[in-house]
Amino acid sequence: MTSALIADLKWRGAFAQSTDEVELAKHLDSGSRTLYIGFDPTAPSLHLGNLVQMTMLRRFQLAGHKPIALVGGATGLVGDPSGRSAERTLNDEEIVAQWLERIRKQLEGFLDFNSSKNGASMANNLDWTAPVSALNFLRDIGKHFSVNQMLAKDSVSARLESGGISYTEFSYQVLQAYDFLELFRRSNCTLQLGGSDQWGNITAGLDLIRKVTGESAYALSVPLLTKSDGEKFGKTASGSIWLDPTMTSPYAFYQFFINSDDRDVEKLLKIFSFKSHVEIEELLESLATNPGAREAHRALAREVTTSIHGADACAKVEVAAKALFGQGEITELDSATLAGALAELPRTTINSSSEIPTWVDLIVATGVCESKSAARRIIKEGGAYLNNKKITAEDFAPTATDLIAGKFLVLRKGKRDLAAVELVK
RNA sequence: GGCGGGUUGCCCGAGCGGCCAAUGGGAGGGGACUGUAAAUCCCCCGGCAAUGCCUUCGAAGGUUCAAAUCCUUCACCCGCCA
Repeated sequence: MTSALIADLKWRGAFAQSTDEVELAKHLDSGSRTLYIGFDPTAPSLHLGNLVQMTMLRRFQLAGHKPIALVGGATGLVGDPSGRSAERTLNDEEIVAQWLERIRKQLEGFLDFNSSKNGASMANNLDWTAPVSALNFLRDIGKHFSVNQMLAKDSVSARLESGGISYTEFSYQVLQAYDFLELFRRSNCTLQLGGSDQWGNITAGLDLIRKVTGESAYALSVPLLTKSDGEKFGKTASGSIWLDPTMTSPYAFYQFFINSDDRDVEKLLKIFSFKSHVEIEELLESLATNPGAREAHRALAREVTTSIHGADACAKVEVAAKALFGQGEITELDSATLAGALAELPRTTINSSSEIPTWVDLIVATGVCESKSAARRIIKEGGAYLNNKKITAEDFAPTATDLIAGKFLVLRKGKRDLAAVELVK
């Protein structure tokens, strides 16, 4: 007996390990099950790493199961030591609460909460953690944990090697285990998913459920995404790729996928795409036979951008990319297309009554270069462009005749870093 | 509690009184080649009003014409002993 869902996850490279696979398959195939994944508010937005987990919830929902997106109002206050070589600094309660609300909205947009038969739901572990007194927690929950086992978890032992761990973070696994127990009791949630770095925390929950209720629950972990060059996935030089459009613009989000290493595209498509296996295979075939066309990259970027930012935003970004990276002269684009494209870029405005600043000052103002030295360096190295024409003078300043459509300048650093300047009255 | 070692730029890691904004590697950036890819090769990589000036080598003081380099105190880490 093999669950089609498990087979699919394996095909996608989304299956790291699970509790007894045969049992899990039976469990999934014999009814609509409730499962959960936790998301801690450690930042104002979720990022691409979290998106992997979010797609997992959706896949299970599409397969007829009931997903619970758990937000960690409690665990976010404590800090997960997993994968961390050093103690986290605690975030203020108000900040965490704010972050949690933003994250909650992001999750809400990604799953179907209205389906009558297997609608998704949202939970916050603060709801059951806050009311419990420390004393009761120690007596009712803590008693089931062996410190010996807790110390053996990778997340803890790694930290014991590298400088230690506070009692606070040490307790994290207990809190997460308690979450699983509560969801098991309240919602008959029998399965927890998570990144493979969460395995230790997840199994802590399985043990707790068994000890307290005598029943068994299930677990499945997803491999952490890595890039072919060994770098962390979803990070760029300037930081994480966030789902919040004010933190990572839809344009930058789309470009992230377009610029993916060819070797990563198969992995990314399989993890993020909800296309059929056949469609994905076709895209990969195209990638293999005609890599220059980058059809797979485009399909990937379009699908993910659409699912996070919506079809309209994605369409705008695609038009912008085509306009800005296309063959034609940028100065010949019609002004509506140009204005639309430039709206997606990092930008700055200048006042029409004053003189136009130098290229160096402008590019720094857009944030594309961090300092004037860096900007001058780019000019010296031959990577500076105005309206797609290379500039070579370090003190170059655009003039009124360089304005496109009377009010735009397109700055470029290197091959693909674009920024816009708009003249305003 | 005692003794010894350490804390260097985004990361790792040299330097151990002037030649140090600080060797080397990685990451990152630009160029060439391509496909807004990879690999490869070349170059760059603290800032600024820039033949100079300012900030940087755990923190604060001090010695010196001159300190990342010496001294003192503090903080944290790592060993060995108790």
